[in-house]
Amino acid sequence: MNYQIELRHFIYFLAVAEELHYRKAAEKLFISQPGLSTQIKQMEEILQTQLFVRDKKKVRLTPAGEFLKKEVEFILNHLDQTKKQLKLIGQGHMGEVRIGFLGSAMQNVVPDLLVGLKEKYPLVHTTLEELSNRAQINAILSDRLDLGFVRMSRVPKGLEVKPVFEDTFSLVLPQDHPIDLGNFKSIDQLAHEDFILFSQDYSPEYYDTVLSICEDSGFVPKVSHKSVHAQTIFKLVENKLGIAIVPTTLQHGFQMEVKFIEMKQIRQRAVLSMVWKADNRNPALKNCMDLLLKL
Amino acid sequence: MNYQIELRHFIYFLAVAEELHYRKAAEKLFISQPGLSTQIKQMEEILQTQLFVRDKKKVRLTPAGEFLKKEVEFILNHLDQTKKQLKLIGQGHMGEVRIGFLGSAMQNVVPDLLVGLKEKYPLVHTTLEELSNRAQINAILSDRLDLGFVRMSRVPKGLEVKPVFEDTFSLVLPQDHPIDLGNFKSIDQLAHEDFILFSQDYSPEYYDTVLSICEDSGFVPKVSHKSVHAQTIFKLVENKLGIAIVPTTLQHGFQMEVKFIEMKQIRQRAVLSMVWKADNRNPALKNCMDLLLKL
DNA sequence: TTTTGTAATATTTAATAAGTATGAATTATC
DNA sequence: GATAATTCATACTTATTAAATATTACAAAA
Repeated sequence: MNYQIELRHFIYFLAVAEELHYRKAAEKLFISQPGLSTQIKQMEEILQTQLFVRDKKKVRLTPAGEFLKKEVEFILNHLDQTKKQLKLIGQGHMGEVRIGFLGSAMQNVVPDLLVGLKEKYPLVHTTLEELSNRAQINAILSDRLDLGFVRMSRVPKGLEVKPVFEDTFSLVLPQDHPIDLGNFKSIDQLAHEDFILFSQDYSPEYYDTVLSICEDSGFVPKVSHKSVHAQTIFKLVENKLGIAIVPTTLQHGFQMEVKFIEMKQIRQRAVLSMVWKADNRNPALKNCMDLLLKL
Repeated sequence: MNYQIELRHFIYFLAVAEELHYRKAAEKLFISQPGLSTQIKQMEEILQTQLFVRDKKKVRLTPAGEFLKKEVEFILNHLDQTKKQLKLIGQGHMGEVRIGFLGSAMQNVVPDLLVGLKEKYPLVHTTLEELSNRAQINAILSDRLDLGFVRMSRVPKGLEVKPVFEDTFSLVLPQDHPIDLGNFKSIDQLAHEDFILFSQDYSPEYYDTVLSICEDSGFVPKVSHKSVHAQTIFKLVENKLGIAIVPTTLQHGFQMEVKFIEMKQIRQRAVLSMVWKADNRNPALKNCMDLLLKL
């Protein structure tokens, strides 16, 4: 008496509404005709509304039945779509990946990832945010980001980190600087210069690495300026306010009047890593990372 | 194994998704916690998608679960709305009534009905069509109309008819005609005049009735013109091309230079009836007719 | 009239939701 | 650290109910 309407009722109703014939509808549904009769009758009782007129030979829809037919079609279609999407999301083919990155990752890794994602999982949506190393770590810990691109090898507990791109460092000099590819031998030729670097706050490991490069050549650099923007650093170099040491890929993507001297011979590398929460359950994230490791 | 998702699952899912706590959700649903557990698990199996993460103390939604939650909320809300509307339609508080009428019903009966309907059932929509008696009958038989307003007492099998308004007949004379309210005694004073009547085709019973009025006074009228439009009839009278006998209520609603002499003393009456199909299941029609009988 | 085809009942059977009891695992509390 | 309390999951049983079979009632067609 006090039942609840179920999707089963809707599927049965739709079959009868389409066939306007209980036996045929029952056959289509692979159930018996009496079963269908009782279910439709129950449905009418639950909804307290007559849906069909059965006048001893013909079955027709009432106006209420006509109305319900349209609604049921809509609901069942929507449900089908929902089930498909749900499965996609569950398999990580759809959904949202929230990505944070250092500006220097925008030269190759992040664009490549986005292109690959777009190609392989066109329904996966991404949000991008340029953030410092620390800000990314915090965002990931508090579940505001799924994936970060940072330059650090040690991360807090609960996070995982994996290198995705290794880059050489390059010297950045004003165009008319006496040192060039031809006469450059070692960084100690520039020991007396003012250095312009990315801020320690923004990327501590980068900063430490640059210091270690100089240390290897036996000097401590005089750091005259610090910035969080590559653009700013290049502009300062262009205006002869100092020289810089940056990851080599940064030579692309900026319009500037400076020269790059790649230092392949030194041991240090600029390592870009991805970071994520170990227990992140976003299925799209997994695909995203798998894709990255293939790049 | 091979079950089908049901609305019950959605309701259970939503409770758990809201509470993020099986026991509390089960209490809210008035079922046992193990039952809820198994139902949610079954749901995940049917959808082949994990919806919750239970890490031994906390219950959280997966991204797929988050997605489904929004969709389930939408579907259940939509369903509630549909159920409400369906009940309204089933009770005839909503829907459409297709009404046909003779032009002469537009003076009082039909407008009163429309006003009453608008007031009591504001969600019932009406469509109106001015048609001859015969056209209305045919339209009702072929289910193109729900309700007709005709001047006839006998209708084909399967239809029902019921008088809704009884009107006297009036003589329609040119303004300067020698006969007026003061000196009018009987229709036989006008036996020699040309008569202008509604066409036989348009309203056979009216035509017969008018003839019987004359017959009672012992003459056969000379019918010079016939029309289906009251407006035309009045215009012809105005131009002294003849006199007319029409239902009295037609004196309202037209701008014309004619005089009406109501013939209360004769036995004939202009009866307007409603007609409908006996097995019409439009619930709005029933309300419509109930309303009419109260007017 | 008989035959055929329709939907509705009556009754039984099978499926399954939901209940009880219990266990494993974790956190809270002393 | 041990104990208690709380979590969700599992095993098993019961109660509910969907659905099957068999049948009836009715109408239209042959």
